[in-house]
Amino acid sequence: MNTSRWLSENEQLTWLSYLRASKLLNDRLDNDLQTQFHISLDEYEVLAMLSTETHGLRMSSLAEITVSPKSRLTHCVTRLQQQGYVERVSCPTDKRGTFAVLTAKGTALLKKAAPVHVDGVRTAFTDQMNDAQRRSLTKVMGNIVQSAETRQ
Amino acid sequence: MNTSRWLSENEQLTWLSYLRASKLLNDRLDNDLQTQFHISLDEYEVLAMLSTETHGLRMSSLAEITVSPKSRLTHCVTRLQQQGYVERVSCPTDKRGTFAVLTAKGTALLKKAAPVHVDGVRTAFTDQMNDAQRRSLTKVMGNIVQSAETRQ
DNA sequence: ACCAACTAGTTCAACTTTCAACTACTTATT
DNA sequence: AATAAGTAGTTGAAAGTTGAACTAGTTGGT
Repeated sequence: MNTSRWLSENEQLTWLSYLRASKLLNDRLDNDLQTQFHISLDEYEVLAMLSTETHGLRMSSLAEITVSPKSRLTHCVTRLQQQGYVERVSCPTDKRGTFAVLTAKGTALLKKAAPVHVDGVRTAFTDQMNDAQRRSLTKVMGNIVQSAETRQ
Repeated sequence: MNTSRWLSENEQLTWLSYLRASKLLNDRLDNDLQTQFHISLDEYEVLAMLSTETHGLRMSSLAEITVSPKSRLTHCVTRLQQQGYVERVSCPTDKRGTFAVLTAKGTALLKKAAPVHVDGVRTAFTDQMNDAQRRSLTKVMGNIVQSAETRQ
């Protein structure tokens, strides 16, 4: 495993640019939501995922989708629940299971927060590339996801 | 600001792929270092940055380079110092200033950890794109950094 | 030389994350 | 039908992060 192929100067530049960009991007989007709506980007992502599912999502699915360890998701959903944005509904067919479901209040928050968030993604991310670059990025990020998930 | 230009399905796919990839990538690289060397990716980055500077770096420069709020960096350097990887040296020309400097023990750790880390970056990141894609990614990430830093 | 405004870095307390231990339920095996 | 192994989710305590308040030193204007 330790064949230690080093990175070329160009490869290093790519990695460092990516690393810096990803931190700045995350900070910016998190700040936008935090200051305007008092929720974190992670919490927003949970709400956004739930918004497409009428009956909510299982905690385990949410954890998988958002790439969070389950205990983090538990705490996150608990916070959202305490603020009234989400409800827990126990699964009728599997008594171990719990669904997180968006409440009316959660839907209302999302309706306000989504345009701000989308505008942030547009400005800070999508607008920074042309169409060919966007397609290339999609392919590369897909490869990275696949490779990480199959641990090849 | 709320012109609310929505994202197209393709743009959404790009964003979601990026988001997932960045989380998986971070988790993987962090885990590698955590399990094998008991340091986090953030701590590694600090050590790596210090390794290129014989006289160390000012806390404020380190915070800027690693995109951390200053209090996080303070805690991070304190942890590294407690483990003996880093020393604090007060700046002679500006008595407010503090340099963080790599110790011999820190250099030794880095010598062991770097190949593992680089191998992770290679496998999970660099190997997932060809040369044209890499150049495109560098450009795009550069744009994102610039845009975020100028808050245009 | 003085004082206000600024900068560097740390500290503190509240909050978030982590991982292992735990409860409760389900599935497979015999 | 009993039991072992596996899965879903929560809990709890330790560790890490945050931003505001703080200390100490520097700079610029008068």
